[in-house]
Amino acid sequence: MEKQYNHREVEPKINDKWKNHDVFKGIIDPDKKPYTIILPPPNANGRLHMGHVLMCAIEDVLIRWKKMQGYSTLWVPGTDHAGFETQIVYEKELKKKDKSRFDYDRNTLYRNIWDFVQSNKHIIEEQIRGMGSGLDWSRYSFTLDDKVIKTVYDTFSKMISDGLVYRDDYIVNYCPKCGTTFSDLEIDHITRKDPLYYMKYGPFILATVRPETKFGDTAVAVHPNDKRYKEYIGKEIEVEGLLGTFKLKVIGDSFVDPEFGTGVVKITPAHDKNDYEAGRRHNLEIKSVIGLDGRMNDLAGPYAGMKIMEARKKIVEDLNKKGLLVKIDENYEHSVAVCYRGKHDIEPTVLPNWFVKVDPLKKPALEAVKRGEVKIYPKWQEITYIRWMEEMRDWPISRQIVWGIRIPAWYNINDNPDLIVNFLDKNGKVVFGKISELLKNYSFEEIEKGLQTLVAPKDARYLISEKKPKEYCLQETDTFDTWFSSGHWPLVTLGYPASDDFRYFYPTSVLETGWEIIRFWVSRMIMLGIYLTGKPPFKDVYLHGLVRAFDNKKMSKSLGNVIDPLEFIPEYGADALRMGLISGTANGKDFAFPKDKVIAFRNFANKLWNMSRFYLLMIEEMKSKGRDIKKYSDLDKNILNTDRDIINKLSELISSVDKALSKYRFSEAADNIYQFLWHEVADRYIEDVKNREDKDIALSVLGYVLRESMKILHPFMPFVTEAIWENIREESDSELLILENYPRA
RNA sequence: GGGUUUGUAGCUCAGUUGGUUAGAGCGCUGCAUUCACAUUGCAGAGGUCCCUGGUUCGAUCCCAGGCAAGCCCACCA
Repeated sequence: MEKQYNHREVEPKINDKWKNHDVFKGIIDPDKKPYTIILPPPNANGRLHMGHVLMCAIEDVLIRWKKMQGYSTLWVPGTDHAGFETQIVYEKELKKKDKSRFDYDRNTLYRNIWDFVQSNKHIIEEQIRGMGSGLDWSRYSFTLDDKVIKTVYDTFSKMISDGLVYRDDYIVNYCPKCGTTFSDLEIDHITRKDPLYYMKYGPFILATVRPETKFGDTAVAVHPNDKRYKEYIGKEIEVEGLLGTFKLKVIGDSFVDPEFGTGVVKITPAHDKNDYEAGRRHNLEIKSVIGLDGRMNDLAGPYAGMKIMEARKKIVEDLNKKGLLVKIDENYEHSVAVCYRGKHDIEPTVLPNWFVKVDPLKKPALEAVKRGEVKIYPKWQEITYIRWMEEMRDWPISRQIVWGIRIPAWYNINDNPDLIVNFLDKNGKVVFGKISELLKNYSFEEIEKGLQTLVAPKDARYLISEKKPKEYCLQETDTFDTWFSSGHWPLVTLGYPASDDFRYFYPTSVLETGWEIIRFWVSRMIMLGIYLTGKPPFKDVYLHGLVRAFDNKKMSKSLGNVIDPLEFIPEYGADALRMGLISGTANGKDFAFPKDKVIAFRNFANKLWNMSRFYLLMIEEMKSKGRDIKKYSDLDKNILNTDRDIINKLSELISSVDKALSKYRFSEAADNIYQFLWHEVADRYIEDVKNREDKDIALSVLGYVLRESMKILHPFMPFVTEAIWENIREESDSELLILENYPRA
């Protein structure tokens, strides 16, 4: 054995050893209890970050611990297509080539992103393997595998026949100039001066930058505690407008800032995100007054057909003439949303989207947690879940992006003349408009081939089909929300609905993930798991805290404070990094990257190495003197109190680790092991052994303590313990430490 | 602005179901060094447990208010 533990040399060797023995292959064994974890799939296109390291470390502890306890364990790896995030990354690549997504038809764009991701996904896979994670790679899945798409389509069909799917308006960031929607991340906010118009509005005066949306107003809101207006709340007011007098309800909603303007806000749910939300809270009608071409529609009466700014100008003039305009604040500075592509003003617009009714799904999902059928650790996170489930509203499952599972709905163009489509014509130019109009100048084939996006009216007729059902049909261009497909993850990775794996390994034992996706992911998996199988997909949920940067802020590229695990693994070893992170947090709270602990555990690995080296050297010495070391099991009762003491402490350790691990208290277990090995075994017992006359007995005890300790520590620091095991195991022991039995409490 | 969490040693974090001397790692100070390990050993210093009130025989822990910070969500008609 070398004088110093060399993780750089040892870790890859040990990793190969596990791989060659195929120790982590999940085996269906009716005589054993299954223990299953599904790895939350990292972005296939991403790189390993500290969160992944912590996640893999914790799950690996559980898997190795349970495996050594005799369970038939399975830990399933996979990667995520990460819809939106990846599409953005890909579009940045396009930008380098001076291209954008608008230069491609939908099918080509999808294929290109597919190739891009395929060429990158080996990176994250290799990085996860390098961590020593005991995953069964023969069961690897990708979130766009055929089996995933098939299951998602089946669920969608089932939901449709159960009456859970409907199409309704949903507010999106729409750019009338580009003729397309943008995600929140593709929106820039710029500060700009615009006139703020104060206008008479029934009994009120209110301030607005956008008088042209007045025709879409369906309520007026004030703050519920605003004394000036309290008496109006719940009543109807009569408003004199440019198109005559109309009636509106006054609502009280705390999103209104009483300090701003006059403290009264007009609510236009169709053209403002806040108003849309308020509209949903108060069940208000949604009245769209601006079309997808960026012009006022028929509801705007004489202003119909005008562009937004044109209409605004005219409306202000007319308001003034009618004496409805009180004053104009020309110096009003506010932030305006513009699209990243051309810096055009975003027009928040309601477009038909696909929704899932969540009431029938969320009730059993909420009950499962309340009844303790699914237990959440740490317990205080349960509140996040329960509150979210109680507040959860219907789920918009469609996304206006390409990179994802395309919704299997088809629109027959003859039934739906009002379909609005964007496509590349044969000259590569983007054309958009109503299909019935476009067909006058373009063939269906040209439109179909160059199709980029389509918007089907709310009441459009559609067919659900995996393949094109008949001629003259265009497929919905929206994709499913990633959480809709990843909500099936525990099912699809295990071969739902009919496979031996599924029957044996489902439901899984624990879902381990960062707390930040409890709302998005955990809740959806529970809902869909119960909906499809009648059982929640896991018994326990363990939520770890987020690893923050040294400045205690969230790591982000823009802050430049990202700590890259790939710098730490070569320097300190995967064992030390894993263990450092695990002991950095005890209760699931976020924590700053504990570099000190990583160093401490690097030193610890070396300490362990030298403890066993000492043991082996002493044995050599004894042998050279012709003295035998007895087997521990053959020792008579003549051991000393110091021996008994260390044996007792070992068994105390075993039970405290067992207790801590079964409550997911990883750092407590880790620290106890550290304290025992370093301060009890090394500092006291080994120092004592040096002076013992009966070294044969002492070394026998030491050997036993070391071997048992390696087993206890193995789930936490698998590499160094396995490497030491090679040297200190006895003839009758398993060749691999991971195949040994975990000490029983 | 809304929600939520946190505030314990120089730093990163445990802990206290309220009760004598509040813990770990790192850092710091002093000593040791052919003895498995300097990625070492031994000894030690260092804390009004954020502030102010309340409950209590007793509060760092429970309650209220304040201050500060982090995170999530909105970014304002």
